[in-house]
Amino acid sequence: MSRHVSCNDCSLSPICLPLAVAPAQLNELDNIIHRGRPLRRGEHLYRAADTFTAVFAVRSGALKTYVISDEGEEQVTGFYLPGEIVGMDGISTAHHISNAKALETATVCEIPFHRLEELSQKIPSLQHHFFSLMSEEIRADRELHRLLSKKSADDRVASLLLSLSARNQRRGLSATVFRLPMSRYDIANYLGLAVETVSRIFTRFQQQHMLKVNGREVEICDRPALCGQGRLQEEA
Amino acid sequence: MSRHVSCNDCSLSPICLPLAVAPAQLNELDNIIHRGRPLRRGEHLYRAADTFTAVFAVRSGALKTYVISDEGEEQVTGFYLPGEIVGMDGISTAHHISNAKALETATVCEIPFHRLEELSQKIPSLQHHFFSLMSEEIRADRELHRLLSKKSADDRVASLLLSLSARNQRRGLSATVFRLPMSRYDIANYLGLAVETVSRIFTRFQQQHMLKVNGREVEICDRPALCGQGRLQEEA
DNA sequence: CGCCACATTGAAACACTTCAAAGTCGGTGG
DNA sequence: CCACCGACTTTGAAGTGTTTCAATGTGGCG
Repeated sequence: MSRHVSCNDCSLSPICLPLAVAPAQLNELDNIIHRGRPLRRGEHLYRAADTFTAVFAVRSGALKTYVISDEGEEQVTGFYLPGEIVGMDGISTAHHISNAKALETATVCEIPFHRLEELSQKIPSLQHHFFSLMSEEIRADRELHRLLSKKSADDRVASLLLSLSARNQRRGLSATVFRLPMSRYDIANYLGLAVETVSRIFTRFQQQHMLKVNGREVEICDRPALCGQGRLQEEA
Repeated sequence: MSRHVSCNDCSLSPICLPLAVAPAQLNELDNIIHRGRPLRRGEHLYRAADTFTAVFAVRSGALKTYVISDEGEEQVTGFYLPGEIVGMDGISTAHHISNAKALETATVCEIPFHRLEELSQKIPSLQHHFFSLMSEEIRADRELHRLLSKKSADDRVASLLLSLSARNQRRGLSATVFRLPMSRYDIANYLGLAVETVSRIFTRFQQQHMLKVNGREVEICDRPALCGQGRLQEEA
């Protein structure tokens, strides 16, 4: 995969920023985007307190964002798959407030934020799309809030699986068979559970024939049952 | 309080949208804003599935937002105090995804969204401020996520109190003595706890001389102790 | 005054965590 | 090529914070 795929040629463009931009203007957007070298598993895209200069579109692979609390504990705040935009939480503070780390080999498109703002001044649909993206992120956070409040651990795990499934489907991939890019630890941390709990739930779901799990490979066998377990579709 | 206070004269302007707008341009913003009649306690500002046409700046009183899950359960997703903007979660879907209800008599400024977008095209600082507001909302949601994951109920309650305190202070009011605009039920629901748990924590905090509570009147007596209990400062 | 919604308190139940140990997978070097 | 190491995952048993159930208390308002 070349480092210089243009937005025109990118298979993700229907779900990424270009969505909002008319073909005639796509070059302008294309020109401000930097394609960096791939990140290896474990590498950071940015760290908390880095000055905020850009948002990033995930092109391949997967990332997680996390913060470290004052007590030194990690809190995973999100997972980002191809086509999704990461780094929008830094706009208000001028520096990033979370860390973004590659869960596996990943490539991203870097979109300098002040250039994006300039361009948004000229292209109303781009401004709207970006407002919309952020609004979507807020919506997803609300959904997550609901999930974490409505205690049941089963619901949480089911919801995450369904969310990943939906996001996979959006990229034109299978909604039933896929690979989890993150560890059990990350899942547990994200959902506010103990690793052991997540593990137990995976085995139980399997015993109930809702799921086939083999390490990070997952197959959803009984989607209705999984849905009944807990709702949630998204995460921007 | 007149229904026609202009942004110029509004005491909240330093923490609201006008912040971003030069005096010369303030009239333009001012002109697109509708000041509606006050909402009474329990009245809705908007409901889920209403078409999204505007965001709202709270001028006085307080609101809560909530969603109703498929099982019919309410989930409180946020509290909004004077100077704060509510309704931004509807942008991406063209209709509101939550309900906004007055916790007490409240007045709001309605800001038609497409007009705001138009104006943002002309006033870069307004566009930036609005991006920033949304980013701040995301940041606050992340913090809430951390709070709900890091289980302890004590931490959650302490954090909410500190958040309300900080937001009070931002408006130039007391950071130590204030009135909770929401019921114990709302607090519990928002924090993912049972009402009884919240109640018990309030009494315990009082026994530990961290707090004085009398119904909805609160006085923070030992802020460091409360901080030690759990971090979190915000909520946009 | 008495009703109703809201708030507090106590006791029992339970879901999830914590602690402990064993199992699995992938990679590296002998 | 196989053995071993470390990181991750699974499983079991005991502990605990929070919920649930039930009852009593309180305050505002017709």
